[in-house]
Amino acid sequence: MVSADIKEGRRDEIAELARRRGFLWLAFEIYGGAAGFYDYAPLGALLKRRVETAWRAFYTREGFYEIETTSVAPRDVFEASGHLESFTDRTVVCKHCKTFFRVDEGIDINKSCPECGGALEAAGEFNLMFQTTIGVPKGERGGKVLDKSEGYLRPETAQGTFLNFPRLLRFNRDKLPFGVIQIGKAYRNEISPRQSLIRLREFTIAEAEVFVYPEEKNKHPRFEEVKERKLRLVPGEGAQAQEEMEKTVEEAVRSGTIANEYLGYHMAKVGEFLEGIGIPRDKLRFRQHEPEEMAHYARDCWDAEFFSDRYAWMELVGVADRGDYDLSSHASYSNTDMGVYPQPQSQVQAEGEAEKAKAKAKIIPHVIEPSYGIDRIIYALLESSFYEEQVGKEKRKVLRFKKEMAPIRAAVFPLLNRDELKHKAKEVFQDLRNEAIFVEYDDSGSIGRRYRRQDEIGTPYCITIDYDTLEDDTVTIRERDTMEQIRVPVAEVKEVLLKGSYGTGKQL
RNA sequence: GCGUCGAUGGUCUAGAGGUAUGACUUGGGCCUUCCAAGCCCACUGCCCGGGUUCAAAUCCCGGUCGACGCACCA
Repeated sequence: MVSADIKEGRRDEIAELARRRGFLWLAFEIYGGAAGFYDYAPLGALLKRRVETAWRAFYTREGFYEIETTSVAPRDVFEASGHLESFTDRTVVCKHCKTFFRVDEGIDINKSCPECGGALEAAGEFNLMFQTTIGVPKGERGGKVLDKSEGYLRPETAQGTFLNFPRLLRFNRDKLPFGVIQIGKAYRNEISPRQSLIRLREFTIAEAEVFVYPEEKNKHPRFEEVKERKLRLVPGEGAQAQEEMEKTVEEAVRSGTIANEYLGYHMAKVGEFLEGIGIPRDKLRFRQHEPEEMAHYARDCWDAEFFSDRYAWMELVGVADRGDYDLSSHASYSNTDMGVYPQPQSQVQAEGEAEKAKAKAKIIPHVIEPSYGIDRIIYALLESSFYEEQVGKEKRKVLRFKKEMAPIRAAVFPLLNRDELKHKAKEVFQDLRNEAIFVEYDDSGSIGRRYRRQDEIGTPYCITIDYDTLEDDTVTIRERDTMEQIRVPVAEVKEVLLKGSYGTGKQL
């Protein structure tokens, strides 16, 4: 299934472009770099900001509030969440063929190598979380090691949300369902990070935690809005992957392919978001985790995957049903009440002891969680937007970002490098910047060169000031994908840039 | 982590025991009335550390980073 038609050259071209034009730089480069760490360069930071802004807007429309919790947490948190145990791999290595194995039910030190039959030896423990020390370790004050405050960098933002659940519930006036989002850095000390943005040690994750009554998982209030949406699905339940299928969300939920409406609703939303920012629909699918692939906290999980020309199918978003795993764990470890009444107590009109008791018995909500890997989405945008085409004698490289996602909205040029044109062009440029539109000014080289420069970084519009501009205050606006131009009054430029179309029928 | 291969201006590359080739890009100038035109000038480089040698970018060792395979990716 994952026999990708790899286009080596093309990927390298994207990496090269990203480096050269200022999207992505290896971190700590002057000290030789470090695997798994990338810095976002100016255009990359802009692109990332556009994606994050779109994401916030998208979930704000769902009625979710954003919170921001810490990225360092004490040991207790991850003891309770299960990350300390589940993130730790004990490994063994074969003395003969040097193959490494993770210790699990099938493999331990007393067995022989499944590959070659050689003897195994312990190869150490490895925890995927970065450990740190919080405050001054007590032992160091007195010169003796007595104690230290053990902390970890978070491997996901979700735990911060769960820890605040009792207060969030109160904030939402004791009513379910509600959703909470977070965007932030997360850290995983991968054994061997590779493939640029695909596997990083420090990355940006955007997560929504949706808290719902367990018995209402099949009653999503807005399911109607998404039920017609078609999803490309690869179910994996029952240990073996099944055929890929296309179903509407409604069909998938009714037939049991997707376990419940909440999961289906949020999968549909994930698809809507990814397509909305410009990831082609035909490069997206949802693949269900197989049981042994599932995270320790998940009872069901679907990955939204992107088909990369370079890396084949890769996960962009995970949509997990975490059940009551996290809230229950934290409730018992911290001895905190994480329960919710089945309905507001003021509305209880129970008659008889049994019904009253039922109305008073708290239940632990379930959590549906879409979890987006922002960096991978950035990669997917770069790769799927990149085109190389022949224009005359030259090759044109162009990033066809959706105009809302493009780092730079428009560039302003004087047609010729002459003072009177430059003066006017700078004026137009500054006016647009004052309107909070991200524009760039360029007067170097020929006009054609400047167009190509902007194509390569995905700028959708180029505005050119010529001698007619000085006469009648009109400019040409050239569109990136068609390379066609229209002439518009300066006063209407802003409108064209923001709306994207002008009354000519041409799609700008 | 293991294995194989690699690392030369901003990018891509030639070369090779005597401080380096070319192209593109970039900056400045001339020219230019719409898609990388032309001419002139200029900047910038042998991944890091150690060793061998009169001399190391070149050979050797170690490291770092990258690509690929194995493993890992909760």
